[in-house]
Amino acid sequence: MVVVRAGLSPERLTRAGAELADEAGFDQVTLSALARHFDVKVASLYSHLKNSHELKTRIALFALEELADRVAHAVAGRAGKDALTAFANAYRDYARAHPGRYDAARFRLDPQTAAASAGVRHAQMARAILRGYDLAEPDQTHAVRMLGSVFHGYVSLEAAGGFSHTDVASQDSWAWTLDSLDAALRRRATP
Amino acid sequence: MVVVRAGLSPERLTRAGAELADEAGFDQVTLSALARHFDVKVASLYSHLKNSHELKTRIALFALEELADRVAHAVAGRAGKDALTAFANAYRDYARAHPGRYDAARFRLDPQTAAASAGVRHAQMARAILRGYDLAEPDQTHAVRMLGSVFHGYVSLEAAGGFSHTDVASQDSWAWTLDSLDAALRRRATP
DNA sequence: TGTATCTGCCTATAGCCTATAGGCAACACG
DNA sequence: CGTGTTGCCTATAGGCTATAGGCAGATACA
Repeated sequence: MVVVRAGLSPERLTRAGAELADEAGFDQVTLSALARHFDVKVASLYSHLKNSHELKTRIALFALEELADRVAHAVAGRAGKDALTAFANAYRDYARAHPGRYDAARFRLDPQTAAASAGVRHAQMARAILRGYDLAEPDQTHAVRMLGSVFHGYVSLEAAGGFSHTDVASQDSWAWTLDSLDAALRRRATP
Repeated sequence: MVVVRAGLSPERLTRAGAELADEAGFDQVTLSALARHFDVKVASLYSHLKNSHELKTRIALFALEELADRVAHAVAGRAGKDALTAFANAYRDYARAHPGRYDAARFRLDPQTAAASAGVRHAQMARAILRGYDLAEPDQTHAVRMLGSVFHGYVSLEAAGGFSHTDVASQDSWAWTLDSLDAALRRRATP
């Protein structure tokens, strides 16, 4: 009987899990499904992962990292509304291209893990965007929260199909929303 | 052997499911848990519900209805920023008081069910709020989407603990955000 | 009040999920 | 070329959804 080892590793499992998430949804990412994918028995996965929670955590960290990279790249060299738009689009584009990973990025991490994750970079980049708007604390924190809310809210409602009832194009509402945010932030600038 | 019937019904199961959702999370609402709660065998529930999807759908419809009632009550007799604030607070207060039901209200319904749900009232009320801002189409649709995004985004990030890293009070950011939205909408008013 | 029907909850079963314990063979290294 | 490590295995158990079929409590009607 010719038996070749599958060559599993936490990294390969995470990668495959992320792809599965995009195809079938983050909640369909199970050890069973992954075992099937690698043509391996479920128990074998436990040599590489403590449990299914670790798998989800790893996918979440991977997605946060990947998304942060894209946002950083999009924002580089831009300022003001230009930077705001690039930031927002990077977010939305990622969620549309990788819905499962985007969901994964919202997976609730325990505080320590979160503190060591790319989530920190996300917060830093949001504050960097706001440099163009001259906001003093606590306004800057308020603005970070508002931006995060709008982007996450829009993207998740859009993904849920909430914007397909009328024939107003979602793209137009998105541009309109970014305009409004830019104006709102400029209005808040410290004199 | 004294055997009394448990007196189950779709309504009682939905109610109990909603309560369980608030206590343990919407994803913890299972037929098993419900059967334990009523001290009944799981199979018995299938006389009242087609399957677990129907249970979740019923809880979702219940939550949408309840939330719409609260919003309607909060908004009644108000206009302009006053109405906007009442609308927003009704939303946020509900999500904080009933996190599981709020999650349930976001459960994805099939189009027919959604069309017959209180979700329709939510959309109508959002448009009613905007009457105070004199927006012509398609701006009104854009505004509905933006408001929905901010409210849902804020509430869900707040619930996920995303706003507890700094010591800026979430309440202040919320008020600041509503101020900004009000200003942004007034700016869009048709001249 | 007796009896027939209906229906609510039951047992039994099966499939899919996570998880643990313990075994054997493929691989890597001296 | 042996020998130890480790990658994947079988076996097992517990929790979840779901279906089929059975019995007894509730109800309705003579």
